[in-house]
Amino acid sequence: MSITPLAPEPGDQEALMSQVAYLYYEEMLTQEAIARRLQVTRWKVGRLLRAAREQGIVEISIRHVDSRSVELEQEIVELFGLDRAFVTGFGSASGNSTLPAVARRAAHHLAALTPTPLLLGTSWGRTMTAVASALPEGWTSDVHVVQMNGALTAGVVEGQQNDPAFQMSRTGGGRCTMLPVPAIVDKPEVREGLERDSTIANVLTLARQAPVALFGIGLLDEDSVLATSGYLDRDQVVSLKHAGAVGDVIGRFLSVDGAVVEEQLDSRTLGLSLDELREKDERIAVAHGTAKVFATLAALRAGVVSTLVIDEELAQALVEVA
Amino acid sequence: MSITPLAPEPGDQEALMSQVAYLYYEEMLTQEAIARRLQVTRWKVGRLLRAAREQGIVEISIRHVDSRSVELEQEIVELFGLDRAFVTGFGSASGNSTLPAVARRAAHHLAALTPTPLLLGTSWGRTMTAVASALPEGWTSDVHVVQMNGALTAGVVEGQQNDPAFQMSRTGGGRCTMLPVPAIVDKPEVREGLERDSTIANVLTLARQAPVALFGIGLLDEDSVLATSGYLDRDQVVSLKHAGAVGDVIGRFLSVDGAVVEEQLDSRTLGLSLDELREKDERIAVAHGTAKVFATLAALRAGVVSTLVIDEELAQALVEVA
DNA sequence: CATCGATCTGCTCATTTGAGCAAGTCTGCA
DNA sequence: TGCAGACTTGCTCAAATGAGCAGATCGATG
Repeated sequence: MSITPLAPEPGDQEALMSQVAYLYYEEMLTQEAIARRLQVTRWKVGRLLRAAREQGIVEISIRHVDSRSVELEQEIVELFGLDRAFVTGFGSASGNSTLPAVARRAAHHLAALTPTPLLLGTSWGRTMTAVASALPEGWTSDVHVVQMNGALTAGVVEGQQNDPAFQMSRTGGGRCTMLPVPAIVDKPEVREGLERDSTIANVLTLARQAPVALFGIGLLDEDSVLATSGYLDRDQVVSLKHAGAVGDVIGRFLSVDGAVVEEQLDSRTLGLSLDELREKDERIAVAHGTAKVFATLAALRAGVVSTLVIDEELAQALVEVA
Repeated sequence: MSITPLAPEPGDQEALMSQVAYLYYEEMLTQEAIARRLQVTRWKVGRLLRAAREQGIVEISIRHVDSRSVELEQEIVELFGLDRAFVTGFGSASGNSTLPAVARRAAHHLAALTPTPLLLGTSWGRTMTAVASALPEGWTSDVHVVQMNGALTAGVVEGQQNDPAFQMSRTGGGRCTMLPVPAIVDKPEVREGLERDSTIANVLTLARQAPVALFGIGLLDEDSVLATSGYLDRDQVVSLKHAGAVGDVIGRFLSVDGAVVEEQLDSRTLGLSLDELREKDERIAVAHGTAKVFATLAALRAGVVSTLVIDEELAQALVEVA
């Protein structure tokens, strides 16, 4: 009929969110009162409020007051010569998994890095998936995420959309480059051949250039992702254990003193080497659960970690064994 | 009977708050779920949550997205050569007072000043009272607040506990020094006498030393605090208006061009002079409402303001008349 | 060791809030 | 123009929440 009475300019919505958030959180009005004042419905106010939190217009920060964790952080930094350590006591309260808390802490650190990394190397696994989903929408802009180790789930090809690298790039408003090859191949020659292939070589070059790496610490175990995704059969797990392996970092198995075990297996593993990893400025390792004490110890001793994000129990255990 | 099963160490409570806050705001659990997990009652969780917000363990910050306000801030800074301007559009939505929003903004700026002022000069009035109550408990530590102008309510002596200066010092964990004399006396000689009195002289010396001043901008009006508290009678208000006065800053009346009017009255006014005020590093003026356009303009032209905190409507009006 | 006041606890109940849904609105495309 | 699909809107109703209160607990004091 006529011209829209109030032109809904772009950004108008944002101003409204900000307004609503102010009235709700600062002036402590009820959503209904805000609705009346701003001439909208109560439900719209509720939705705006949620949107404001999702879009980061409202930010809720919690000061971690847990003297225990803070002490442990300091102790670990000194003990292993790290740049930083984040220890969270949350979640462990009564048998609940500490993964969400640890993942969130890691995500927060990553998002707060300055300057924001334009190129980010990642690994995969349960921990990385959790970190990826803890990153808020728009945690950065125009990031380029690149996988550092082979990530083709043996057999199955789908699931790329759920890959942590992909998810991080999506929420970070950028793109990602996968390393679409098996993590471990049968023969060293196959690895060499693949690495020479230009497509793969380009990815690896990119991964080498990333100044920041984010990775989980894997436990050598029948349940670990490398085992369940079919790269390692039961015999290999046993053999690795015999050789002294306790866990892995980007697919490289380490003994508790931080050395790579089973050179032969290692030479069949595709992706960045630990030496290449060590060259990066910021190397964020994420792990949780006391089961990973020795794997984490190995990673720390291997010198591939500059920032460690773990839960309080693991931190405690780590300090005890060291 | 026996020893308390769980010693409630000091700080334990804080750790619990932090934990609860995490579970509530980050993991989005319901208070009931948190209560179950942490083995406390639902109500306790609610109370901890409130305490956490009050004590600043949980901090909720709102990004002000209001392009209009941001533009106005910039315009005003340039127009009047200020260090900073804060313009808030909140509250003005539909006839509600913008005072709370403006006061909060001012309080926030004050609390965020670095280094935190150890000595702070203040005035009084409705605006200052609002700012004082917007300052959170523990906004700083060990501050010394000193009144810059006479503050004895004519006749009544009580109410010291509600004085903005007192309140600011209480929440800021420090002390305050009042200027317990009338704002305006009958004869210049009385002023001189009082100012020579050592008690008063000491306060004024202290006020002169404060590197930061916080004050409201008064409107010359029958309803203004100076008039209703009995310092100015109707005739004087009329006489001031005739002389061109539009408002006051720490009791000094100004004409719209920023000059002090009625030298005779001014010489009967107790407290810091405008020259002394101008010497301070940080001079925060707070005002709200379009009625104060000319008073604010006068203050700006008088050069006594380095940081201005106002609402959007006043900002708009200010830009228009300038 | 009794008493008083202050604080803390768990509760009832009214208010506040969000999940989920059906109807309405917009947008691109034929 | 007309229509499918995505999105938005206002609603019902159940769940979540906070105000306020009575009893318990603590701690200082005479």
